[in-house]
Amino acid sequence: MIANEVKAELAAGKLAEYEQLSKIYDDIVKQARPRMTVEGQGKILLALADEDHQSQHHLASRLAMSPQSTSEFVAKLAKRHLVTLAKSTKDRRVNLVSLTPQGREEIASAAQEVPPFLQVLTEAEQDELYVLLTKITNAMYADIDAANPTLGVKFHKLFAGHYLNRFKK
Amino acid sequence: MIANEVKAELAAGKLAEYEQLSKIYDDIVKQARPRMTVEGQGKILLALADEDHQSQHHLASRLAMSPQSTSEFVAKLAKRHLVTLAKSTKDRRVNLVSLTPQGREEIASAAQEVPPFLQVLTEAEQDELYVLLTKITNAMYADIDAANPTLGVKFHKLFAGHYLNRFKK
DNA sequence: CATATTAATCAGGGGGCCTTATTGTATTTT
DNA sequence: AAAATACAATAAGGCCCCCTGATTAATATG
Repeated sequence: MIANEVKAELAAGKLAEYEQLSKIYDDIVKQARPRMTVEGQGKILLALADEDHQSQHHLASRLAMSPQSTSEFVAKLAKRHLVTLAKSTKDRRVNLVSLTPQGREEIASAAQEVPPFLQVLTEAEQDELYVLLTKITNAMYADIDAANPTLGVKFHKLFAGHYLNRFKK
Repeated sequence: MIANEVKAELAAGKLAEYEQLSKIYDDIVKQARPRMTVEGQGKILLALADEDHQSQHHLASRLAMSPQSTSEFVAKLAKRHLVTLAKSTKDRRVNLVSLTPQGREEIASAAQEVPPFLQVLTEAEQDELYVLLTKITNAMYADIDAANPTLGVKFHKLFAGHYLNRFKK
């Protein structure tokens, strides 16, 4: 059991190292804008990618953020022309949020192009990695869902939809 | 080559999915303070872990941040009692930054405890994952180093030292 | 000694995420 | 129609990261 514990720790450490390193990598090597993240504006884009034309209230409850924050982020996205606002005809209080083509592009481009460092793995290794990570992410989804049933499933759907759409075409 | 490309994309996507998901995981499941990150104050702690008693100027150039930012972050760390400041006796302009015991503890605790989701992997799989990620991070270090020779090596040393120290004891 | 140069700080600003409180407007309930 | 409720926007504030510009204090140079 000791041995197992060490292996688990090593793996955990590497995973953490990878996470931190990937930030630095983006910074220094790609010299790129911080990728779309899963908070704030990015969270909203992701939710819209899953289901367009949502009301702010709908977004807020779905993403577990306050309506005020939602309003702020939507406004910022609108300013960046990634999103448009239109009052609902049925209920003129609600403001429907919709993705613009640029918004869709932003999301698509955030679906990573393959980073060059993955090329150091053989095809078989890439496969292995995919399998291992899938086990891990599935376990994470389960934990998230257990902790917050109303959110877990939704994020799963969000991510699954996001990262799989590319292969449907 | 097509097949390989798809496998690489799948792996890349999963990696990205894992990264995003781990933020949500921390948020929802661990309900924890955002872990120490590799920017701002965290970056400085990490640099000090690698080499203590550095001047702010040294830190700034090493971490590629402005002296003003460095000053700001150091002040914040001092306020949190993670770091102390002491004027150099050789040159009374320079302010040597040193870790406090609490500062060391902060860094140590940021070295992840093993997250439960890793337990879904068998011992052999944890091993595999470690090996694969090591290949990847090594490739990243090389890329980072190529892009910025003065920084790459240092970050490597930073991380390597950080994540390996636990196993030296 | 007077004049750079250097280390660090102060002042101010921009953008990000996120919160609570307040207000306006539209719709439902009574 | 009046009152309660719901959607959204606005204001203000907190904390984070990070920058430029100007300033102080100490040291090095002419």
